[in-house]
Amino acid sequence: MGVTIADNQPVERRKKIAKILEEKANGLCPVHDFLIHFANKWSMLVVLNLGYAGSPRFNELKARVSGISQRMLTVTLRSLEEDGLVARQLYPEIPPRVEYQLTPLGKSLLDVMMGLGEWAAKHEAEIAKARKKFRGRNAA
Amino acid sequence: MGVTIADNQPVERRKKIAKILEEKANGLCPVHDFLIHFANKWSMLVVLNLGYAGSPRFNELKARVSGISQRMLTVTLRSLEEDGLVARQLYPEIPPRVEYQLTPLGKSLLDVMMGLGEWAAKHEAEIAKARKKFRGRNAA
DNA sequence: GTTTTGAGTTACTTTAAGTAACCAACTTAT
DNA sequence: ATAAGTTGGTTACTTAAAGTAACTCAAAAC
Repeated sequence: MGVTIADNQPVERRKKIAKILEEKANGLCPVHDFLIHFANKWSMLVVLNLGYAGSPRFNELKARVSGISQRMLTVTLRSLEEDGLVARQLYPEIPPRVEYQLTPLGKSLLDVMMGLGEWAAKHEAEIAKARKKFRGRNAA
Repeated sequence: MGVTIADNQPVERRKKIAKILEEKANGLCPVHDFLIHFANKWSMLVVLNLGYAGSPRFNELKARVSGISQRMLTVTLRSLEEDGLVARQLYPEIPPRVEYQLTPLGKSLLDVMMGLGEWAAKHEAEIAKARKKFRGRNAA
């Protein structure tokens, strides 16, 4: 039995992704490695909000990213900085002033992330409907 | 002080995302809500692999998604099913046979996810470099 | 009658996320 | 002069999520 390619989407592109994903067999799949770091709500929401906000300061960003705690914002920003997605600019005044912004790499990721954001906004209702249906089925 | 829009990217698109993200103030941001469910490595890797694999059975999928445990695959698939992204087809034989595939909604998300996958593959080296640099700086 | 099979559970451990209090060091208000 | 407020964190602690390993079901093959 050969490998099955799912229908009705650009096949070439799929093959490309497939090849990338298969490198995981050798333990070096870049998608896997990246998602392990980056695939969490705060990283994604921070990148999305940074894309909009320009160069916000720590507390501006905290206010913007709804529900995030001070600790998780620090942790998330350090992680994004580590991956080269976010630049941290410290002005050693007192009280301290720190500005965050996307690096060029971060901005290139933002373009992709906006696609995700738009998708989520567009299909909100459909997802809500599916959840309701699922819960109905599994209530019994 | 007005709202700052970051430079050199399509501004209209940003405004759109910004508007969506700001709904969070009312506690109903669809992007936020969706990411809280979906933004984790296993959900994303499962969708990506399902896009490639067609209609794999449980253990095929488990073999494909490197590093995932039986429990996490079950949990992840249930969550994706709940959101209407994945369809589960049970054939009540013994031993049981179960096939999973992306729904049309899941396929539409796959297109966006492939963008993320391609981005990760493309910028792998740049990220690795940034991480090295970061660790160098923070070793002291 | 013991083993195997596929798709899960269940019980338990470890890691990550969330909460809340605290800090440094300088400015402004009392 | 002392007290309070400022920003961008840290530290200690609690809860929730992820990871690990053993177990289940019912029939089929050995």
